[in-house]
Amino acid sequence: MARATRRPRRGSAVETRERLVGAAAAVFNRDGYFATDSNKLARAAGYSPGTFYKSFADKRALFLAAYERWVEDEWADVGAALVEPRPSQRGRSAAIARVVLGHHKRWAVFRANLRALVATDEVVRDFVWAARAKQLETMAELRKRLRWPRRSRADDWALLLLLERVCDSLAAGEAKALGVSEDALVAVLERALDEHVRAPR
Amino acid sequence: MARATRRPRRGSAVETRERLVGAAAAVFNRDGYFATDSNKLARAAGYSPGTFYKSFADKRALFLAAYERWVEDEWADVGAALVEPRPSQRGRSAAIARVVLGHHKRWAVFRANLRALVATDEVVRDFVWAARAKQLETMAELRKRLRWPRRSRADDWALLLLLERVCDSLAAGEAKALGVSEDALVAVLERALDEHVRAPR
Amino acid sequence: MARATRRPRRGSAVETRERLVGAAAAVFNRDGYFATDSNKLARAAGYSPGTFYKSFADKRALFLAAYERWVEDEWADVGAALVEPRPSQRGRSAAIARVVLGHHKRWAVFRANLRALVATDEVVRDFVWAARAKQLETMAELRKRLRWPRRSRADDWALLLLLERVCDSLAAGEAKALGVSEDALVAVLERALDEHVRAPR
Amino acid sequence: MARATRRPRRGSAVETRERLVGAAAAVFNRDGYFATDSNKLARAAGYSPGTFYKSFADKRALFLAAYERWVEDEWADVGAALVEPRPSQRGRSAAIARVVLGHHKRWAVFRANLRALVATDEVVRDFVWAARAKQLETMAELRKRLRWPRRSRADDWALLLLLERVCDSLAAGEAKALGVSEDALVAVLERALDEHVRAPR
DNA sequence: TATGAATGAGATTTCATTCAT
DNA sequence: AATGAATGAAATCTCATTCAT
Repeated sequence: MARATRRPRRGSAVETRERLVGAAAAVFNRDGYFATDSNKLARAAGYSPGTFYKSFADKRALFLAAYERWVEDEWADVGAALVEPRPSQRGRSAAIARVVLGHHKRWAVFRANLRALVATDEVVRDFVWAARAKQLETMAELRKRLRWPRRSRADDWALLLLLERVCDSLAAGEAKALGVSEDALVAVLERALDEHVRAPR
Repeated sequence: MARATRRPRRGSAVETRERLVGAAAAVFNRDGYFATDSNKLARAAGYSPGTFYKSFADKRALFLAAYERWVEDEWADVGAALVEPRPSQRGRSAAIARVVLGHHKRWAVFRANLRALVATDEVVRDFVWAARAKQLETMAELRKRLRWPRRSRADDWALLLLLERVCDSLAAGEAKALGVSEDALVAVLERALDEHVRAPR
Repeated sequence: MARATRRPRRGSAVETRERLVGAAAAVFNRDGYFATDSNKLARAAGYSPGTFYKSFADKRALFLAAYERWVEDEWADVGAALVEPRPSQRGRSAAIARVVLGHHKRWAVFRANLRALVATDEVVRDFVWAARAKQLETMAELRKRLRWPRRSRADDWALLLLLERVCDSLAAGEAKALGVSEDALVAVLERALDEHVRAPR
Repeated sequence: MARATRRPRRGSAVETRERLVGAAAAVFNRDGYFATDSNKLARAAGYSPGTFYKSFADKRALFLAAYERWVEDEWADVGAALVEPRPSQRGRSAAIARVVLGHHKRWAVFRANLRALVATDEVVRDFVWAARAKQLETMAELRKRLRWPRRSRADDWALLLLLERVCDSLAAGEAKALGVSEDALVAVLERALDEHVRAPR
């Protein structure tokens, strides 16, 4: 059941919006997108059904807002892992793999539903793809700044896909259910990351 | 709207089931799981609403039946690509990558919805994971039979995830939208497959 | 689930009818009228749905046939208790109370559903009332034959209602649930029967 | 068809509930439980289908609420008959018999369906039995307060059953159909009530 | 006589959305 | 800005009944 954060009652439109996004992220990550309705989301933020529609056109719009926030959070964490001084590149790769995995684990249900929607809903798909394009650009910039070796866009993309899919698999418990050890899989990721940022191919 | 295949009226329960599965696979792949309902699925197979429930408990059960068939089809094709004589191992890897990609493309919407359900629905998740476990076993057997080098279960699994995720990305048009060329990505897959079946790591 | 008596396959219309009635009585008494559908009744007798409609217009018609048989059975038992030689009238009253109670207990669910239908369905009501009228006549004849004292039709009727309602209450477990002992209630019935057949009022 | 009381539109949840209960009692008593559905019940109270489920989980829940109200009403009337000063005890017994009979007549169809449900539905059975237990307690208290002679719980219970069954029989027209006069039956009830509250047995 | 797949009307239930307060 | 009762279209599911075999 939706747990209501206590009584907001009157506030700026922006505050209302923020509260709705925060509560929705939590509810989506707990109950899933399809098991949630707009009334529940409003109640979870301490509002009544009608209020929801003052801030968002529908459930999907709120979901996208929550996604946006999620991406910002993840990049903040990954960025921190990138700039933090490390004794070795391998150590850095490991740190990144762990940060991404941690994020995926914390938001396993949310991410699973994100995938569901990307697969299903054109609007969500376009929104997420735009965010992805930005990610690729960021990666290219990063490479320059950190003087990583040249890699094709396809290589970058394949690495991101592998990272994402493996983390999701671990976060969902899928790997465990198949008898694949987490450490071994993380090691695979580290190696892939490491090869990606090391000299030649 | 679902177009009805001609009226079947009278037939064995098995035939009815098969028709429902066939029609449903097409509808799921065209309209998506969440945009269909049991009535439409029945009509698409040329039946009336009630008939649906004679063969399946609900929409999900029919979806799982369609998935089962899909897996069988894919493995049949992959198996064919594996046994077909090839001049080189690289050629074989390329053939497999192409077969899998072709399958994912042909069933892009269906697969997208599958992911959505795996992410969302516990029953579907368990069903699909069981199929995955079988896939891993098959892979291990294959390795023995084809005298591929030893690889850890984690390596096998990571390869399958990469293959799946990249093919889904291509099938959905995601890669294209991000300016990543299909050929380059397929080349990445070929290389990964190739390294996987070649001697040392 | 309906337990099918084994394969009848071809038989006279009368045999089919009898088998349906017998199976239906058992199913009604186990699952209740409203939780049973005509398909289930047919299957319980070892037939397919269509066969049902060859013998009965609908579920209600079959129920009435089962009721008819039930009444005959009960009167046969009560009749036996009446003619069996007894040392005392009190002993006879006790025997009758016990026989009726036994019947009600054995057919508790069936009787409960009978009541439901009498209350709800005009056709059933008329049918059952006709059977009741016959019961009252039989009672009047019995009185003559056994030289019981004169009683008004209203007295007879009230006695039957008390007997019926108390037995149903006991059979349903209602009395027990209310902390009323079965023996005490049966004693009340015995006394009522006894007073009814003894001299003056 | 259920006739809608004028459109309520807007009101407290409690008012809505009360309107639904009131309208449902009337519909149940006119058309019967099994001949109505939740949509009709909502419409009968002037609401649309969805509103029903805001106040009640299902048709049965609404029925139980209507039953609860019915019990309260009956006891209010019986209580009034009990405290009203009467020249004789016999007169009081007659008054009670008449009050109960009146209630049963006014709610004949409702009561008939109640019996049906008690016989059929476990939840209804438990609910009604609980109400019955309270009735028995009240009766015991009443005895003390009015200084009626000691009677066993079984005697109390048998009296209630007789009262109930005879009134239902009269209300349903069963007695009439069997050629038993109403006055004679009521006289039987009066006598039974009277004996119950008079000195020895 | 018997079969059982197929029917489809209709009952149950949900939920995004509105709007009077 | 916020409320929450009310809406009603639409999806899910059942079951008495038919009819081609």
